[in-house]
Amino acid sequence: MDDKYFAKKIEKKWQGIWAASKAFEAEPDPENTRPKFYSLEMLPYPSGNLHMGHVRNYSAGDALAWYKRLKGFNVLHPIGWDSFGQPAEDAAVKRGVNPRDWTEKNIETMRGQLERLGLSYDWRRQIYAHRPEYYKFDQWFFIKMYEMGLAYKRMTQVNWCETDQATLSNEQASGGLCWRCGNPVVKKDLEQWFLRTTAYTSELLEGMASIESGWPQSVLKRQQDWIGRSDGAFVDFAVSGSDAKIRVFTTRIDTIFGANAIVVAAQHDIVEQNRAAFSPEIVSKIDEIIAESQKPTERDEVIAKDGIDTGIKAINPFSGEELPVWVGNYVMMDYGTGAVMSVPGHDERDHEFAVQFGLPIVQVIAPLEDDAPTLELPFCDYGKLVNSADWSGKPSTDAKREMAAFAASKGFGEPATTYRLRDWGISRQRFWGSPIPMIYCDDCGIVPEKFENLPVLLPENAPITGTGESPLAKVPEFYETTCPNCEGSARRETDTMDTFVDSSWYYYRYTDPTNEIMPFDPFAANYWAPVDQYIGGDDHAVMHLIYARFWTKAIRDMGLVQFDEPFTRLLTQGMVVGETFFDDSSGKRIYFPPDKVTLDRDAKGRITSATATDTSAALKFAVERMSKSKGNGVDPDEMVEIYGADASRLFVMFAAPIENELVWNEAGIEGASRFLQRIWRQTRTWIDFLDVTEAPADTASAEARGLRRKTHQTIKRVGDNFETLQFNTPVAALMELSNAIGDVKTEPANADADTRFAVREALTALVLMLTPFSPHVAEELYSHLTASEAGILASGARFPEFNEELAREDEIEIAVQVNGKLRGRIFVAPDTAREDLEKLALADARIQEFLNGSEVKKVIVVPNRLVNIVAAPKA
RNA sequence: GCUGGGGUGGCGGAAUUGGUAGACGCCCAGGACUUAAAAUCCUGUGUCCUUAGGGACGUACGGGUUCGAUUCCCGUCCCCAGUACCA
Repeated sequence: MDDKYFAKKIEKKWQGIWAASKAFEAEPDPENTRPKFYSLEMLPYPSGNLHMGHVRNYSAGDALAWYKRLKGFNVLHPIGWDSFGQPAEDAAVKRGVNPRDWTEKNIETMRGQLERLGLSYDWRRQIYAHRPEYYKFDQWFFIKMYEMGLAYKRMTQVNWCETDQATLSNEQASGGLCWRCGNPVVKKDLEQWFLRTTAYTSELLEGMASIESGWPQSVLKRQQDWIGRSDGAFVDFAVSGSDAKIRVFTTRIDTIFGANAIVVAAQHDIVEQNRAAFSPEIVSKIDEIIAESQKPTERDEVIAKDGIDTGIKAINPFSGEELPVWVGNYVMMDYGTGAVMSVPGHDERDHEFAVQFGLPIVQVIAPLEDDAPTLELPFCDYGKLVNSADWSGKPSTDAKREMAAFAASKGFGEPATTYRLRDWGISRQRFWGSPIPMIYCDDCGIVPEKFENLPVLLPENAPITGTGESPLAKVPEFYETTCPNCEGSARRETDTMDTFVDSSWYYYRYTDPTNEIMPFDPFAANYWAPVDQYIGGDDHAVMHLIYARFWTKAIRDMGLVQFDEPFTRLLTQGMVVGETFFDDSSGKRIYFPPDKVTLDRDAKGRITSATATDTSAALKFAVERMSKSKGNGVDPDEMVEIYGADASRLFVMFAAPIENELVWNEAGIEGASRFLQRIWRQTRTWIDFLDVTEAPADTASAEARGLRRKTHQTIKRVGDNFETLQFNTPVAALMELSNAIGDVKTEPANADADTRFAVREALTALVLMLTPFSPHVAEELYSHLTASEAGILASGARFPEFNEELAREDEIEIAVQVNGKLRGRIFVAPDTAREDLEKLALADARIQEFLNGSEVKKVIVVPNRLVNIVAAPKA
């Protein structure tokens, strides 16, 4: 074995051996002799280069995959490419490159980077979303969903990002901002294909119970909020002098006697129907409100209330009172029924509206406690009803239930639940996506393409302008077709699918990646899936993760899978961020790379000022997600070149808990590198003296016994940490074990059998437990320890077995406190009896000194932990 | 505003059910080896006080419960994330 650790040499060597021995190629094991484990990381978009966020994500997934293999699981660990999407088209617009060539080239680069990291993927299962073999099944699923009524088309207001010139789904425009570029989104009228996510609304909500224990609560919470269940009632208000009714949704039917108006959205049907009868003044106000609603809004912008009385009257079915019908800009057409009853006494928005327009405000709820003399409205809590005819005196909670039931019995309403979740708009006026496989025929209408004609292939070329029109609409060879039904001439749909379609089911394709007839063989999918552990960023909480859950429920109903949830456990890793320096005096941020910046730091190492080295201009600074364009990116290739893949991976795992944000700090990686070199040296030092393979009889020296104890304690710790998905603490434990090996003072040549066995056991365990983090060096050291180059997996090695007996301390330290303050320590055998601990503590000389002149009131003994003596000065 | 999650040395971070706060690593300082340096090894490293032994303080801040609180409860401040007229 080499005297020194040469990362590059052994990394290349073992990557070769793994590939040749097909070490990570997994196949189903129908006999179930080994339990399966599906370890999955979110697939990357092939942007051109791997960044540190990827390294962190994949290092964690790989560590888990290795751990499970060493634990005897049959592990599926695949990777692929989310290779449809906008950057390829942007590159086409900016640089005139072909999106396909650009994408393929990026994939090649990034695959090389992944390989150099030595990640244990089953590369045979790699999927490429942009290749016809894959997107054929996007289309296959689309048609299946169309047949099931889960895909439909309608005119709608879509979210439109001016910056990206792109349509966005509601999820992608959450918060009114584009998920990709962060700019505000406007509304635009477009015909749009939808997938009926709302068919599974309640299941998406309730299904969370079954994955609750394995998902971060923050993600569950966000999905829950996004689905937005709201329990209340519908109430129909009859329109005076007409048969029409206005249905409102309210969660506070108990406040209905306080309604002063009905307020409807500007787009509401009642407005549309009566438009002709409105005065020009009313019409122009309505149009103004509609126009305003389509404009983008800034994040913290408070929109002033606006509205107008339409002159229409509606009857409150509970009180018989006639109420004016207003149009209000604060009522949204796409929530509830697009109409609300305005109760200014008990709703803040209605109150503001009523004050602004001089509408009457009535109190109909009083606090349950009578001691509130003057009540300031609006009062929005539950209480008891007042001024509400026969209902007065009832508590809100009872009234809510009873009044909804009453409305139902009288036929003017019913209890109701509404949701915020909307259907998923998937039409994109884009080239680089899967064509929607639908055909428009003048005679037959909308007709799906025949399954045998799939895939509907993207043309080689299309005029990509980035102006928001569908490029495919300019390619007659593409859209000119014949109707599958009547064979007359017909036109293809020229929009493509949202690329989130690809990522909604790719993890099933991994289970059977070359199937040409089906998206996957249900047997394979049901063997491997659901995914046992999914790892990725939490920025996909309400996009990808909700679509994938929807997709799973839909394909379950197609009979393809037999479970309800795709990801049993989810781990969200934090971003990797770095310091950035920029000048924004021009209104746009111009970033400076760190080597072009001069810094002042305070005593705590925090930056106090930054100036451009060349121009001495003052710069602003921040901590932002790493990226090349911001100049704070660390190139994984460079890091691997300098320190090796093993040290790089070890460091990203050790640096911080996986779910934390990681502020990049170059210095720390040296520590990881040093640690690997130390293990190498320790192995090198002992390698010729490790011939004792059987534990000698119990004549062990204290030193040997101590090392074995540390070894087995470490096995326990590391195993426990993996089970709870902690990746930083097991590395610390391995470092401690290595330190313990270093503490063996006996020279190898002089070591007795006990010590040689103990060191052998410690080194072997250390190396095996290191494998998930730094597999190459672990393989190399293991090959020397076992004198075999077969490889850890091929030789059937397993995660070391924990022996409780060996891990037990033979002497433990017990803290002795006086009045809760640490005053001394005693050393005893484990499980020493309470009485003995108390006696020993009280007898301790130092403790005696402290107790001098005091009276012992009480002694608390915690076995194996501490003794606390409660004492007070003698009276 | 609302809803989550946080606040521990110079830094990243450890700490079973409440039981010795600061594991491990980084940085820094001193020493050994070396002609010298690198590498390596050893020692120290929360703050303050003390000649020493040791002592006082210390997990954002203020209270509380407890023999004992980083951990539980109440209040305050700050940070991060999500979200925003959701009726």
